[in-house]
Amino acid sequence: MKISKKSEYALRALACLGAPGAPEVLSIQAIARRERIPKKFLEQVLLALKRVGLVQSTRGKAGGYTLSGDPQAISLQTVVWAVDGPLALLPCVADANPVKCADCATLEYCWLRGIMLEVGESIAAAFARVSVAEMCQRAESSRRHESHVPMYDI
Amino acid sequence: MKISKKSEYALRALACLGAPGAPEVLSIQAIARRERIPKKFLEQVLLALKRVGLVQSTRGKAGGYTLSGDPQAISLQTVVWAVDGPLALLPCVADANPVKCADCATLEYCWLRGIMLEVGESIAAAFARVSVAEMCQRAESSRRHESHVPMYDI
DNA sequence: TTAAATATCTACTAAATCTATAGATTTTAT
DNA sequence: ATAAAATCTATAGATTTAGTAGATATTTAA
Repeated sequence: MKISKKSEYALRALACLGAPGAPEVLSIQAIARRERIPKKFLEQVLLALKRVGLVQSTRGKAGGYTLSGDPQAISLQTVVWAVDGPLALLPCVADANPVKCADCATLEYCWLRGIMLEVGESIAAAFARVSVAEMCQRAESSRRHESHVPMYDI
Repeated sequence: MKISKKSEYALRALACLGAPGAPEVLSIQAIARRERIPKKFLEQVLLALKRVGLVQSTRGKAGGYTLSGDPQAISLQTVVWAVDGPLALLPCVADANPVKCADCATLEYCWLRGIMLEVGESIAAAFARVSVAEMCQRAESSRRHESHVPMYDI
């Protein structure tokens, strides 16, 4: 079990946008360079974040992306769900279009489903416990230990 | 994020082996039929479970698989880890051969790694909280609500 | 009004992983 | 001997993930 590259990039991008001292608006290219993310791929990631309202964008020259909403109030769950889709440990626990298992009479009486629903809730809670704000702080404090590469060099 | 078919089948197979009233030894075919799992695939799953000592096997005619160890003491984490491999939300949190992220100075100073280690531990705990014994009980109680298909029909 | 820098959109390709199948071999009870 | 079972190795097929390409739309500034 792992999170996708998409999720990883989404988190890095948000950390970039929420870094203390960062410009209000960052272009895709700026983020891609800073985090070493393929630009065209990041493009899609940011669009996904925009669709759920986690970031805002302005087009045209000097355009780019901005954090939208309170980083304190946004959890990693929101971010990861936004790009990877909702958590479903098994097809039968999907929120939309749950698929019944081959050998279960009904969704209701699928014992594995019951268990995986509970485990899934714990997993969701684990992601929900970390806020984007906290993530940004941790990123910042680890930056202070690094070799001090200038952060927003063109 | 989801668990693999392999994991699902492993759990179903164990529930089959641990069902109250089940024969001590069940053949791959018996389990495959009961749980509607492709036989040759289940074969591989059971071998994986055997490798970590969760089941024992006897070969030859009338051979098959048996639960090994106390179902109360075996958690879903052990099972899922055995077949899906250890949990690693990111390449840099893998136990063996961790791969440093492109833009982190060292594993030590990777902020995302720190976060994902913690989240990963919560996930592991969620799986660890459920025992194979509990799973078997839940399976049994949901069977009582079903249409009473005979369980070990040939 | 034009040029440059930007986001947006749709589609496609490549790589990796997961799921399943195939076939040969070994073991054991009858 | 035969049949029923596990074991082993390899491979095929399907799905998902990751990344690329190219055209279009928008905005600023010169």
